Amino acid sequence: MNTQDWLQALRANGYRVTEVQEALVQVLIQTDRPVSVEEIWDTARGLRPETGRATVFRTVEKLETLGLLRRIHGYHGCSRFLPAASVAFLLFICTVCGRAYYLDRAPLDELIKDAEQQTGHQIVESHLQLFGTCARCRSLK
Amino acid sequence: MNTQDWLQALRANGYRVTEVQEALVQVLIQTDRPVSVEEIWDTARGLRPETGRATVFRTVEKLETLGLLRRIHGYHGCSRFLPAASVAFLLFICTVCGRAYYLDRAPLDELIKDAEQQTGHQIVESHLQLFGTCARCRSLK
DNA sequence: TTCAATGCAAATATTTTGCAATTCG
DNA sequence: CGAATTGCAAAATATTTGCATTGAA
Repeated sequence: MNTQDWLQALRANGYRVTEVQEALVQVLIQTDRPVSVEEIWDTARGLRPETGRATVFRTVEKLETLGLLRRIHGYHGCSRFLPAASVAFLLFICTVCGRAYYLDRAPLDELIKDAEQQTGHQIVESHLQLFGTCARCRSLK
Repeated sequence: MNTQDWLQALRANGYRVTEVQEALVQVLIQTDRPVSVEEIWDTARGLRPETGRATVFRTVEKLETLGLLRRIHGYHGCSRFLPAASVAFLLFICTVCGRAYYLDRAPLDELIKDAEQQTGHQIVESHLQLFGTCARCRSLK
């Protein structure tokens, strides 16, 4: 997934690709830690000073709806975002350095399937986040 | 876990057990759906009209810290709460009726242990929520 | 040329805080 | 009694919205 893919996805869903959105996508696509609207706004204004705060909110919402951005819960509140990885899903966030790691989603799918069978519930959506110290930070200690 | 256990836990942690908190605990302990501060406040004022909104925020925070209450993410925002079940952990919420179900946490612990081994990260905290249609709502369709 | 998207400011939540009055231990 | 807790109101945050203007298709 790169900038062009995201812009393409916007077009494909009937949105116009504007200058601001391009700047915002550039900012978002390459972050490896959860970023807040305020941070996104700050960085974006480096690329394009006239960018408005409300536009960041509106764009982030769009991208979240399209499944390109993912909202992170329980890490400095619930208003930070990460690019969504489609294959990998299970998410680990290091509370020391803030880096996000995507893990294999197969074990989670397995767990969900089992839970469905045992309970009779139909599971449509899942949200898993793991927190701790990443391998890198552990070795630096 | 009942009202007395919660009040006991408050005492044990150096808090005073006041009239408001007692009312709030009563409200919280028996809900089977995620409740918002506003809802808690409304219900609590039924029991005790002079209850203030800020006290609800403060009490909820205390109870969350003590691990008695759990914040639910991604269901009508991120500001609803449920009593935390200590043994069961994995959480399923029905998006039709709003009921919360606690599932066996063993499979999640297993998944976490595997992930730790495969990645070298140390996982300290986990957050899993599942959404969908519960068995009861499926049968009513 | 048209209408979606923007920027700004104002309007809305939402949550936190200061403080005098209250109440638990 | 003394300190923690409360209720209220005000303050601080966070997010959404209205609207005139801009700009992508």
